[in-house]
Amino acid sequence: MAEKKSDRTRASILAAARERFGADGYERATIRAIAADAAIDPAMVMRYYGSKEKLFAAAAEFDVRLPDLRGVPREQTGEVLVRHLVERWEEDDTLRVLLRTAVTNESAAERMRQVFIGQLTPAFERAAMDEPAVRAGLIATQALGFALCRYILEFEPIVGLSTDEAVAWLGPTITRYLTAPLPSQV
Amino acid sequence: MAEKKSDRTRASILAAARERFGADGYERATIRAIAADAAIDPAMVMRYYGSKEKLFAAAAEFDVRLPDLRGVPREQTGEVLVRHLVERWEEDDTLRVLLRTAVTNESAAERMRQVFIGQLTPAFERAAMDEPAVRAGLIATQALGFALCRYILEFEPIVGLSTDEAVAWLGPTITRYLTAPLPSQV
DNA sequence: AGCATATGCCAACACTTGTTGACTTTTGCT
DNA sequence: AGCAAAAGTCAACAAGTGTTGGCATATGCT
Repeated sequence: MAEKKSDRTRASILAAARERFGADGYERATIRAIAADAAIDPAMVMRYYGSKEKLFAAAAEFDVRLPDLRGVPREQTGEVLVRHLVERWEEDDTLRVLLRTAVTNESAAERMRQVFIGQLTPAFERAAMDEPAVRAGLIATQALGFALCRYILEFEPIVGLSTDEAVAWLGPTITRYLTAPLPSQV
Repeated sequence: MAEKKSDRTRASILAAARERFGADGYERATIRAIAADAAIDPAMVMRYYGSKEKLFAAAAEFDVRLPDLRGVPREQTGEVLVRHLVERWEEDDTLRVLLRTAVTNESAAERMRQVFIGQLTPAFERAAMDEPAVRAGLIATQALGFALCRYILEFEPIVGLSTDEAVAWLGPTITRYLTAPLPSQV
């Protein structure tokens, strides 16, 4: 009896929650709508997850799973990183949930910071780069901007790009943010 | 009597609305809160703007006012464009309103598309570029991603950049999106 | 001054939200 | 079969939302 009945409804609630949060954002995704999608009573959502805030926390739980960049030659790091991020983004809508909600929900924004600054910066620090935080931030601007335009705002020219095209365009940008010397201050 | 009493309250409502929409997003910015900020009765907001949706439309009304890029040498177009956008963004919170709400509000998203795809693409078309829409889209990813990280998510390393530093980092990226040949398809 | 109009305030409406508690049904064990 | 716990249902709550109409006040014109 590894699989109890409750586990399945628990999971279906979570799936419905991810869908709704990802499509509508935190405020407009109502408990009632999520419950309806999961074909379940709204009270069940409360019983299983305690509150909307906690349900959201469960739905937005995720990990970037950065690839190991140590063996990759300098000039290809951007490509590898972009490809990883894009593929990660396509396969899992948790990131979309996070992006859509981070804009109005402070705790989601904090998690976004943790992921993109908190996880990238130390990785670059280990590689003995100067200003690792700035480089991590710049990479975040391009990566998140791409995700925003592709998945949230749905700009047609960006939606139409294949993974390979996206990698070819964005890769060199990321590589430059990673390797270029600091601009001389003015 | 060019300046009537009602014009002032009209304006103060609009200012309060911009502030609230920009800080909280569409759903969480309530008419009551906006009215309180403007030291006015909520019913006044309705009398002057008809509905929340119409008030939002008025608050998000704006124009990028693209600079004339024709005299600028190719290699500097990115810098000029970035500097213009950053300065535009700093001076006026309408853009922040739009960015924060576009994520959950379809009509705001549509306006964002109009601005970044609809205004940039024809400008590049006139310059006889290949794939002007893709180039406009790519520029939008970097510009919006920067704005997102700087003004909405408030990533410290990005918030800390001066305008000149931002231009130095992002300029070459934009220039490349503007001038690089299309990547060979795979 | 007197009056019409513009401006503002108050209280209430209909509705939706997250959340709760009491009640019924199903499940699994002995 | 009998029973306790789990799982699910139902109706209601308190709070907050956009929105409306009626009533008071101030303003400007003659």
